[in-house]
Amino acid sequence: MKVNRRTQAERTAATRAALVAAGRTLFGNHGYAAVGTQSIVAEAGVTRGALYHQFKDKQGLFAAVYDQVEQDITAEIATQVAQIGASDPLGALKAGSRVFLERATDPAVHQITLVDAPAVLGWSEWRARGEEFGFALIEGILLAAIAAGQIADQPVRPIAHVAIGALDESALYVAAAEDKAAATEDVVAVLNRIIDSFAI
Amino acid sequence: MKVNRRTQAERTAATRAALVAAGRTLFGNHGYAAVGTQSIVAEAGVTRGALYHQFKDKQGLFAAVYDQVEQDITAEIATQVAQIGASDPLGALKAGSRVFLERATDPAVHQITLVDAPAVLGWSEWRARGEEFGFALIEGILLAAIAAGQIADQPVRPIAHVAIGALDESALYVAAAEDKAAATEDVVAVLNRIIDSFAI
DNA sequence: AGAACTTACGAACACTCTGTATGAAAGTTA
DNA sequence: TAACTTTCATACAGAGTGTTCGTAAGTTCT
Repeated sequence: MKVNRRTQAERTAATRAALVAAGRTLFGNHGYAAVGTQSIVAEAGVTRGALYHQFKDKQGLFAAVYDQVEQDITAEIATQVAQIGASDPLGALKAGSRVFLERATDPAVHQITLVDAPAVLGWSEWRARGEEFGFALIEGILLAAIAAGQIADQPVRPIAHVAIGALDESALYVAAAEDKAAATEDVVAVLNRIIDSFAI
Repeated sequence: MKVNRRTQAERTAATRAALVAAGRTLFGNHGYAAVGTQSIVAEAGVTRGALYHQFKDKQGLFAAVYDQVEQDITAEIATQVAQIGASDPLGALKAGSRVFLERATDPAVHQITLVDAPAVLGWSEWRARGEEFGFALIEGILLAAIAAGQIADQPVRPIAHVAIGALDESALYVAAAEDKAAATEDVVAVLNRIIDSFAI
């Protein structure tokens, strides 16, 4: 028989996935502070007991949601970047920036990763987690650009931080604009110009 | 006689000032969410009744704190910028950036204006309030640079947004670094290079 | 397979915190 | 001095987080 016999790993995976998915939509649409744990578990179809068993607290769930969102958009950008390849790292940086801007137009994405995450996780924790995602991507591209002789050999961390800051703010600017297409072109022009300024 | 006779305006000004000062230190040191209204009124030497009479809610107090902090650092930067004057707007932009980085090293400043404000006020409200402060400053400098023929005639809003983003993130990067002086020099080098790239 | 054990979950409780309501005190106006 | 408004203090109601404790589901050992 064993009609509904699921292994423990399957159970945990299912409930965690349901909770993360629910948190993603709710946090993304209303912001972290405006969403109660009750709404989350209702959306996920579980109880608060399950939530607090799987995650330390509300912040823990948010961290999991954040990781998932970052994972998604970073993977998407990475594939775009990979198509251009190591032949033209700065070109890949431009292309990746555009993809990021387009993806970050999604309210859920920028509300979670750009607005709430720094306040909820704390800035340093936010950046520490970002290390493995967009940060690693940009630093990798910069190093490739150095190796390819496109930019001068120099420390990439400060540049990466400035770049991330410019990109994040640009994304929010585009997301808030009425004419998103025009806003995208405006900031892409500025960003490309800055990128070009680093070329040897 | 009239030992302690204060006018109504004086009373409101005093309690509001006390509340804003208390909120500034507490929000700045522990973050918005970690500070209860009870702690604030205790620090300010008033009761919660006074708080909720003077401000709509906790967010209202935070908004007042935010405005005050922005007011302070913007004024400081503006005087620095004014010393260089309209003769060299791009030079003034560089100088202003450095002052901003140094001031934003103060944990209270960046916790309030950069980490909590977007999440508490919402991004668009945050930016709307920022319009009259740092934003107006940068746009004014850019317009002056155009007038002085230092940069090409172009829309300044997208540039200002990218610049603000780069500056904000740079400030947080410096604030989190162990060797703040070295980190400052690193990002200043990057920022100055970017600024120069806009020169005609 | 059955017993002992561990993991996942459900329901109820305790606590904290925000915002409001109501009344008193201080100040203003006539 | 009296009527009125503003400022503040206290008490209360409601919402929400995290914990506790019991139960069910799954795993391991013999």
